[in-house]
Amino acid sequence: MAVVRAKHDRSEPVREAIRLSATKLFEENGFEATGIRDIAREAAVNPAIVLRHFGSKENLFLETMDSSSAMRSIIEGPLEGLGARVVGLIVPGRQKGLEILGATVRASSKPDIRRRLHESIAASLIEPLIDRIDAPDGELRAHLFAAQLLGLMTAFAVYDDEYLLEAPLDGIIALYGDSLQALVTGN
Amino acid sequence: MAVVRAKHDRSEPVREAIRLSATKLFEENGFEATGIRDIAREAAVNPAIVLRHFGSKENLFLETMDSSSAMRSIIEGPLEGLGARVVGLIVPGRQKGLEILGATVRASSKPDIRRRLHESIAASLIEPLIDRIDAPDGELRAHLFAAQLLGLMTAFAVYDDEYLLEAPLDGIIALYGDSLQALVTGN
DNA sequence: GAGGTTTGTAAACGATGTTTGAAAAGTAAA
DNA sequence: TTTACTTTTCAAACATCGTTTACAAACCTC
Repeated sequence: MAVVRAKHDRSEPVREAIRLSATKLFEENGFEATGIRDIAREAAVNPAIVLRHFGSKENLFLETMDSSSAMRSIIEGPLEGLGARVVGLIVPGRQKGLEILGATVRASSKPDIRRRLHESIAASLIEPLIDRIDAPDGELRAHLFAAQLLGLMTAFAVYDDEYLLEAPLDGIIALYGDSLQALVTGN
Repeated sequence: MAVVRAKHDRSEPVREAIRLSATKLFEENGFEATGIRDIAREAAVNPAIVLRHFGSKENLFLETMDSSSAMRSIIEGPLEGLGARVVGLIVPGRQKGLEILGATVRASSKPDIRRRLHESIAASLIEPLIDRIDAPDGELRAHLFAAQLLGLMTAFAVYDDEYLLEAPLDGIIALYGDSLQALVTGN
């Protein structure tokens, strides 16, 4: 009785298995250290069909490693207390978005990946803030907020500042979250 | 007339030519997009002798792309006005150190390069600050100062925030330099 | 000038992302 | 069911990369 739209989705399970393996391996080992043949083996599939379905390794990375939703969710909620809240979201568990961000930054030699990184930050972090900041220089403030936030993310995800990783959260909030907050609501 | 120490420096001119070409190409195109054969061609030299003299492409990168001296010089001078000063040094000309930092960040898939990045930040940025900050939580403040500073650097060197690039310097100093300053001298 | 070390070269090696042709499996119409 | 056509799979080959190797040339030392 009417299989729902089996139009040309015959390969969808394979594609999904590949996406799953790619996500796992890219997150664990990054773009460069993850080979097409590794992904194929993990998905129990022939290396060539990874490329038949996704075109290129770079494109597969773009389809699986997307940090924009994580970024957007980070700045959700009221502007009051945003500084402390984002710091709290970033610091403790090294949430998933951080791994993706780190992998994306390290893969940004590839122009398309660099473009994606730029777009994610602009569309999911900066632009949503611009509309909400009610202060002179709102646009500048949004850009600087993003820069400062990414500074902390970078400390965790690209050079690993183990001191910051083990530092008490309230200290970081008091010193870093407050100046983030000052950017977003006037001084 | 005593040639000075021609001990085993017969190959030094070649090594220097290779270093020069490597520096230029790594800075322009990054680690991954620069091939051993490109460097060799630019230096008018056989590809194999690049590796004979430097061991590996990664090692050549480490010998030529070092951002620690640029970092150390950035935080020189009195603590008063440091926040505004570092922002002024970073923003305008996209000084050379920024290109090197960007290339290093993007090459940090390689464990040795990631380690170098970490060491440069720790030894040339954080540690010199710790000794000079005269406030409670001095160590935490130094680490957060580095994180925030690298946030701005990242905005210029890894995702290219063209808005910040063209923003007036005094606006950035007022909003970003001041909170950097607050980290380094109490609130 | 002979012996030994350093420096240069061409060719090959192994691994990578990717392409290619043909076989296999599926789909649809007769 | 048979036929024709499309989609999916696979093994093999390809181009490029960093690197190694084996050998020749240049140099230094005695």
